[in-house]
Amino acid sequence: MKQIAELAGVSTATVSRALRNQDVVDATTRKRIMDLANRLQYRPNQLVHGVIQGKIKLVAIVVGNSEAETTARLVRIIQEELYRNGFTSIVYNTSQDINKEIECLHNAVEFRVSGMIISTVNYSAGEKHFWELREHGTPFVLLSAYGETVNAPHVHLDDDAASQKALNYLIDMGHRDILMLAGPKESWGNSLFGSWVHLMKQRGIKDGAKRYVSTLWDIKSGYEAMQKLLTTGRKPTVVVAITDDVAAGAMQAIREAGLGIPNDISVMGFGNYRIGEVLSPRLTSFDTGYQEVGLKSAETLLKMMRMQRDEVRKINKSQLKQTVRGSLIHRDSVARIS
Amino acid sequence: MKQIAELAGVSTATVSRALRNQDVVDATTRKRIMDLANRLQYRPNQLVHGVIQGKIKLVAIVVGNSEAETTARLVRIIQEELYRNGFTSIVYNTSQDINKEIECLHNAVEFRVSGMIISTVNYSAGEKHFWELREHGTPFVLLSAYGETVNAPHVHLDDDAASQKALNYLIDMGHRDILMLAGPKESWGNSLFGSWVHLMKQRGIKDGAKRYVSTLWDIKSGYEAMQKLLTTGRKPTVVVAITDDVAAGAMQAIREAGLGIPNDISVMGFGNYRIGEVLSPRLTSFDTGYQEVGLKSAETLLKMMRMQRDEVRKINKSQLKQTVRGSLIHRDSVARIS
DNA sequence: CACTGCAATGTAACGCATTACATTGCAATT
DNA sequence: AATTGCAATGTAATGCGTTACATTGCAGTG
Repeated sequence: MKQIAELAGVSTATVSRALRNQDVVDATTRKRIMDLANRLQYRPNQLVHGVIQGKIKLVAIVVGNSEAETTARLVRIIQEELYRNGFTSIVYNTSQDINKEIECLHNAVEFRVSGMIISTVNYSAGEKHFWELREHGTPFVLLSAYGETVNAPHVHLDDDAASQKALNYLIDMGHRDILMLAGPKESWGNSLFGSWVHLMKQRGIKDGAKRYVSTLWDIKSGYEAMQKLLTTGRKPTVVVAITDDVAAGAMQAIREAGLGIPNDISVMGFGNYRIGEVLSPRLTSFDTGYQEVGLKSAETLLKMMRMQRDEVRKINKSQLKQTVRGSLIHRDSVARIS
Repeated sequence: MKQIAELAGVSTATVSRALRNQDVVDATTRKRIMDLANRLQYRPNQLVHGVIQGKIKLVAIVVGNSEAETTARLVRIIQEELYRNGFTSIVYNTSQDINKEIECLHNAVEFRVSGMIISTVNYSAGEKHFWELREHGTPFVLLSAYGETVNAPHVHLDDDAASQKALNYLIDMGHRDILMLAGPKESWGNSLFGSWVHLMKQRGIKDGAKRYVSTLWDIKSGYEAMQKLLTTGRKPTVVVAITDDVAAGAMQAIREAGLGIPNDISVMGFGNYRIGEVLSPRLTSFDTGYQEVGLKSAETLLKMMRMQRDEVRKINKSQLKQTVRGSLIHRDSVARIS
């Protein structure tokens, strides 16, 4: 900038005014400065701007695993929406580790980001590390995937509704013996299946609780769990998996055991991954509405980032909650039975 | 910091020294300062540090579409490696648009990132916008996916080698009538299949050039292309798809046409997506070595970021090139024919 | 006791763009 | 011609952590 100022024969103040397009600067002078800025490939230093403003046009997106299909989609949607509004974004991976999550938040604070969108690992353990953000007045939006009610603005995936829809569908299709490939045991309480025992009881299925099987989130783990179950356990009429990947693995195992889908065993997944479309049979799944979650969270954050710090502080302490309900994707892997 | 200094009864200089752990600071004083910093939840302002250093501990990763499976994997690997070394990263999506790419680079420069890893859209068109980076001495590593030789450090996916391996495999399996679902027409020159016509001729297959079919990169597009071909065209002995997604779509169409895989038609994909493992039959594919590309590019960039500016400038002008060769993933979707 | 040496700490400049306030200088008015 | 007014531009402070250089003060030496 100094260089431009010298070459244009003006002070840096004038250069600044000319480039920021505000204030009154003589048209001739402005043009001269603009031309020089182009020729010299001048790029304003956002860091300085950040120091002055106390924050920079950068947003932190904190997720467990940005590689997972639904998350990647979610992140991309958020990023696009933010970018359209002039914000660049950093993506942090916590690997579902609460300590790493805290570390990431600290890192983001050090960069003085303007806001954060956080898919936190664990709400009960986690409330504490949000205090700092609240006090500081940093806008943030939580993505609550598993039904907790958090004391901060959040976009909530209503899986009670989702669970009910999915389970009712299965029961209506005549299924009573439902096997759940339910993800890691630690997450059961929080997971989509958390309320199913209760729901099943309501609809007259008594031993539902006994049919939870622990898995990870990936194809292989679904395959192994299903294989083990088919050799040692009682064959269910339908298998429901915590992700479409797990479902895909289970389908593989079922096929290899010489059983037909959905005639011998029905399969249903969660997440509406692309994979579901090309499995044979095509996988019936539940779209958890990530797209909508992404859009809503980005919009909310943008709104908050336009506010004053103390206004934000108030909102951060509220329970501003938006709910997204998923929808069932009817395909071919669930049969009606009598 | 001022607050800490006051409460500790020292100057900000001492606080700075104590926190940065360097220099000699009295043990008692240091402890007092550290305690206060913790209590007050002091977070150093990286932006200021960035202004002073002229760069910030942030790296730009520029890709076409971070949502695509291979890209998401690549990005994740790079991010982890960088994070381990104290660098946070911004992910930019160019949507394969050269103008957006340029815009992203400018944006990254404005944030004074310490380095960039760029999977550029188009090398021939693109050389120009790297000049600025070169002159400025910003370290960057290009990911050249399609064989161009770029005048800058880059990690190169050797798809001539890959192509040959893949094609030779198919021919060795007895296939002579090879259909290519080749991605968008604009990319053919750059794509894995670019050299196939030539290679096929060498191995005595003459009308190879006629069997290119234009698709996108996704499942649906593979499905539609294959469906159309099966109703109107000559049935090949093997279909090779530019991505595993396209291959998955093609398989769906083949199945629906009442044909068996691989007995009636063999199918091979590129990318080694997770999906390949659970298709039936399991998809034979070609792993393009993205993991290695990620690791190598991150390592190279880290090395460059440790250098002096003029040292970097020299390297930027070099053709420092590392090559990664993919490997064939043998599974069940390609049959040997006589 | 005066003096040297050095550990500990302080003072102030720096980086860069912004902006409140100050100054310049020309045109319009009387 | 003197004065007012205002557009155009300049000057200098600001934000905040770092660091070169300056200062303090005490222990050790002669």
